[in-house]
Amino acid sequence: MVTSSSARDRILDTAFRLFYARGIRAVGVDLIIAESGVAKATFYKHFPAKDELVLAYLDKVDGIWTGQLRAAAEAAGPDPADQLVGLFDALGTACRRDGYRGCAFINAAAEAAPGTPVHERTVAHKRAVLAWLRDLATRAGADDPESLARSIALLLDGGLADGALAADPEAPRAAKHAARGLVAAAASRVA
Amino acid sequence: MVTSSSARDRILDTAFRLFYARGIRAVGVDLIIAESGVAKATFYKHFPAKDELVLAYLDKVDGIWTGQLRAAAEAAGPDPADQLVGLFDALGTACRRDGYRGCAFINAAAEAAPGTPVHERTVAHKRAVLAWLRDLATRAGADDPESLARSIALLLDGGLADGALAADPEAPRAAKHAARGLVAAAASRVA
DNA sequence: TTGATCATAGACAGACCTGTCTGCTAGTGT
DNA sequence: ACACTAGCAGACAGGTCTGTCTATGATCAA
Repeated sequence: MVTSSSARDRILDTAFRLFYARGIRAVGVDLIIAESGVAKATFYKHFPAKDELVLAYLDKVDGIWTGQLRAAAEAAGPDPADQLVGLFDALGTACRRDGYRGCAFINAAAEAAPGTPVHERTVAHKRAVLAWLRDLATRAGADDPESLARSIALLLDGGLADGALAADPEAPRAAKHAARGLVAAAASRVA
Repeated sequence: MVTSSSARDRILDTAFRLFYARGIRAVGVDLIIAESGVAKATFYKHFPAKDELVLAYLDKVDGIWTGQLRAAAEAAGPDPADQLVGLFDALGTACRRDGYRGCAFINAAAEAAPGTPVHERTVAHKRAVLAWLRDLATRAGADDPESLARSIALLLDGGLADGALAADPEAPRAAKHAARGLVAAAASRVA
């Protein structure tokens, strides 16, 4: 099974690029098939329906984005309070990347009807991120970890959304700055 | 010209409802025509292309949402600092509304390619809101009005995005709480 | 050699999309 | 009475969408 996974990977890589750049509905399977150099039958063998490719796409994005988020957090040092601030460096890096078009999950949710598997997948992602933030806030010794985690999540998602609109290139820095203030306030109440 | 505006209004009202509920690409002009009880020729007379209807839809949303935002701010009293916090009540009200599906502009931007009139329209909206927040922050006597305005905008857009994902029903309250903290911090530096 | 498996190439069906066009009806101002 | 305007009804063209199908070539194991 050497070449068998190759076709699947080519499809998924192409879908990743096109879905993110143009939107899910705007990209037809025909285009993905053409750009990935794969036969139609092969496509439908690996992904019996377009929606399953969309789910695989979201899984891929989840893995990448979560990894960047954790890496940025850990780069800030061992202190969970520092990590809650440092993770915003991942936002800054993402926004500066060429062709940045915001959060793939927020975008996918905008196109999918509530209740559909695709929409549920985006909800699951946001919940997982929030759980991670809650853990960090708890270990940071925040007075109200739940509230702090939610606030950080709001700043993060706001930064992702605003970056997509390109309305404010300074958004990531403002988000990090605000996060620092919130973390300090939550910690000072304890100290 | 009594009935003449009626057809146009019916089209726009139907589009407003359907575009927001299902997404712009997911709604075809045929459906809008059928649900608004209008002839196809009449539709294309008022809106020569679908994109023009989309722009009219965004204008309508802009008027409504901006109005709600300002009303919520003014309900908090005459102090600009209070208004910066009070405006989040509009977010709470919106999120509780049945069929809430997030910010129409963020959703529209997710479907439109950057550079298109529709995308530009969303950017203009966010810029207008940011300018309003900047004015409020300045009049509130904040140390760094630009930074405070951006932070408030991030919390607002984050709340809109998260509410759409329905991942966190408490998001509006958390956003208001965080905003109160940021406003207090920015003001205390002056006092 | 032969059969199984995986790939490619592309025709095809059936639905839906935007936008144009032709007829027809009804009210309105002159 | 007559022209004008606004609207309704729906056929039509040309394109795109998802998904199925047939036919063919390449690889590899028995």
